[in-house]
Amino acid sequence: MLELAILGLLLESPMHGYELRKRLTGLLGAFRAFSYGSLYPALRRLQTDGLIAEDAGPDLLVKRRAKRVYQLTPLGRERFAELVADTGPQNYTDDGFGVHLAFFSRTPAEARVRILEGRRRQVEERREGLRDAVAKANGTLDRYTRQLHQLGLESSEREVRWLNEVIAAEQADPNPAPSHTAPSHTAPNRTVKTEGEPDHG
DNA sequence: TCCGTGCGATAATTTCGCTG
DNA sequence: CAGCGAAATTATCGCACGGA
Repeated sequence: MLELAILGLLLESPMHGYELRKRLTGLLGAFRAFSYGSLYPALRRLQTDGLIAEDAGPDLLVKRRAKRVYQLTPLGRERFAELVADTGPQNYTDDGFGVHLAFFSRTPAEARVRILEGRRRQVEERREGLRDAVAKANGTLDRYTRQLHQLGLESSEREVRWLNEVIAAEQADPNPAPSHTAPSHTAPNRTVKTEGEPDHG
């Protein structure tokens, strides 16, 4: 997912690692922030794979520690197109979906709908799991744990409603006019991490 | 007024050490 | 053991301060 995010940002303009992270945090803030410890090794990997290249431009106005400005190679552009059209299950996870959503304006319309539907299936499953847990646990859990389950359940319900709206909007108008302002990030409330039961023991 | 010095803030990258 | 977050490191800038 980090690969998609890096390639997507570099598609807009060449950037150095530090700025990439700032942009990533701004872009994905609500979903996740990548640390330098993952960003820089990822950049090195992408460079080794020939997807990005260090821009050796004479931009030496800044005399701080040398900036390493990266830009996409043609191979990197191809890879981004591949990644952004990918509708596999890794795009439905909390992290994967968040990153992909940030680049939805560059995602083919069919892929967008498939990803949204996949995400909805995943959140619905989570919601059902939480419903079961809430129903079964009645009486056995203390009220704080119950409230935590309830919060997770409500978050899932909220996200499913939101996904329904977005999917309906996609189907009504798959090719909305590109806006010059930032893509609207009307992301749902971040759901509480509820993969599996909270372990209390 | 000018110059040198110290220091905190900021920028950018690298390395460390924990965790699954 | 790979991947990650956090801390450490490196380098520069801007500002205050004191002495010549």
